[in-house]
Amino acid sequence: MALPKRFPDREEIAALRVEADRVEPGEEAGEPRRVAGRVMARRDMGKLVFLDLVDRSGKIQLLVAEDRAGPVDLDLGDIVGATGIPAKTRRGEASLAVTELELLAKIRRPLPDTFHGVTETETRYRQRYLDLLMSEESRREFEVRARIVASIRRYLDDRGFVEVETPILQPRYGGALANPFVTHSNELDQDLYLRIATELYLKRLIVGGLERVYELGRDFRNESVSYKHAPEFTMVEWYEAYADYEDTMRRIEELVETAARETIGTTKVTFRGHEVDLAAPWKRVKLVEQLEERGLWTRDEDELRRLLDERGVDTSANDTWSKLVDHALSHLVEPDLIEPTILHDYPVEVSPFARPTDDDPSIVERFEFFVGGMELGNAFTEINDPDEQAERFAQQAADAAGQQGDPDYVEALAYGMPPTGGLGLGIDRLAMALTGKENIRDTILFPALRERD
RNA sequence: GGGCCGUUAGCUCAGCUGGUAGAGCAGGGGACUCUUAAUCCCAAGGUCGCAGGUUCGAUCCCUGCACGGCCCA
Repeated sequence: MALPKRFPDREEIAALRVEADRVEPGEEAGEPRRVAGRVMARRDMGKLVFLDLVDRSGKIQLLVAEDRAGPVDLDLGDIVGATGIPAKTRRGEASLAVTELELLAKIRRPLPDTFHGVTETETRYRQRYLDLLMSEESRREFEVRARIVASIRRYLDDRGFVEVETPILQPRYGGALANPFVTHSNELDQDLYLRIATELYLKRLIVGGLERVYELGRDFRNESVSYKHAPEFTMVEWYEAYADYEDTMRRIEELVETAARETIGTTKVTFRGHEVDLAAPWKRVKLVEQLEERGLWTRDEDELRRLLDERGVDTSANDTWSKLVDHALSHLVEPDLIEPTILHDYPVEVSPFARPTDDDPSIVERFEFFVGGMELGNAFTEINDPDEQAERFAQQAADAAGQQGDPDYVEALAYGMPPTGGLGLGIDRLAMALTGKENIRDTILFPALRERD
């Protein structure tokens, strides 16, 4: 026999629970209610069966007496619709005294251990549906992530930013230093790259007069994976005309604080073993001073290499001064940036899109921001002079592993781009901080894994 | 890429010095009208990740491979 195709007039279990909580122990009261969900526990007393019914909002006990609702022919994990009267058991458990129980979908494979759930990390990632259906905590964490995304969109929308969609398949990749995934268009007969950043397209839109734009979506980087790196990850980038990096600092502080309050109701989180407060204002420190404090600031490549070697840092893969600086930063500065910290004023060599500071042309208006010793994002006062941008691309090209240039982007700048502040924020990493997860894969529903067999 | 650890029933885990594997939960059968990981009785459930090697005999020791985790690069 065919199972029902719908179960109308259902309400959330949480709402029913509020109703049932008002009932006196051992009584039932009120109008008939209908709820639906998955049966996650069964305590069979013969002609009286207790079921735990779970939906996205919560859990409630079903009180199923055979003389009212008929025999209970169900397995753990079945999806059912129940009609009944709000009730409370003699021991005070909020329940639904069931008058009718309908099977809506049958489980055909046994449910995992209902007490321990699925603990094996690999199974949780490969069969995320099992993780979700067994773990209310896991469901809650992914709801938090969804609310973070919604909160960020709301923040930017409310302040006049236009959400746009730019190419994911790009004939030329750029906007960050990373290896791309390559694919091919049969129709265009050309190779295309999956974007590593949205940066260069979004700034073309600033040239076009959109003034405040953002894109929230997936970027792809064909590189090693780690607790904070995934091959596809979600980033929001925004660009704001007539703003500089200090305006942008204030905006990111406010946005993260707002997102925290709206999604987890507080700005205090425990992340990577530290209790931190995400409320604005954040600490602001200069990169050069941080390196100086650690005795690591020098423009001389050989000397910097020697200083790092002395500290036991393996610099064999770093063939330029800028890579050594990057290595010093990630290994000897970043781990100390526990409280939310804006690290600003970067060497020009590592920052091809940022304008110089007023008092030192070798230092540019760029900042990265960190929580719990992990980078959350990156921002600049954007270069809007085409000649200066072309020069930076040329410097990068001279560096073997630098970014490829983008003449079309330089041409766009030649039509005039207002002064602009831009920023990129890693959504997965922000979700890590707000849910207290230590691995980026725990914030991604279906993380990339090697195919099996 | 390197080091360490893991892989045993659908799930969670035991398995001694090498002698052909066991529990709980789930699933099957039965008892029970106030249970809360309900309880009780019965029966069933296995390519011990894969492939080799050593051995009379390997879940166990050795080698390789696969997948995963943590750390390092």
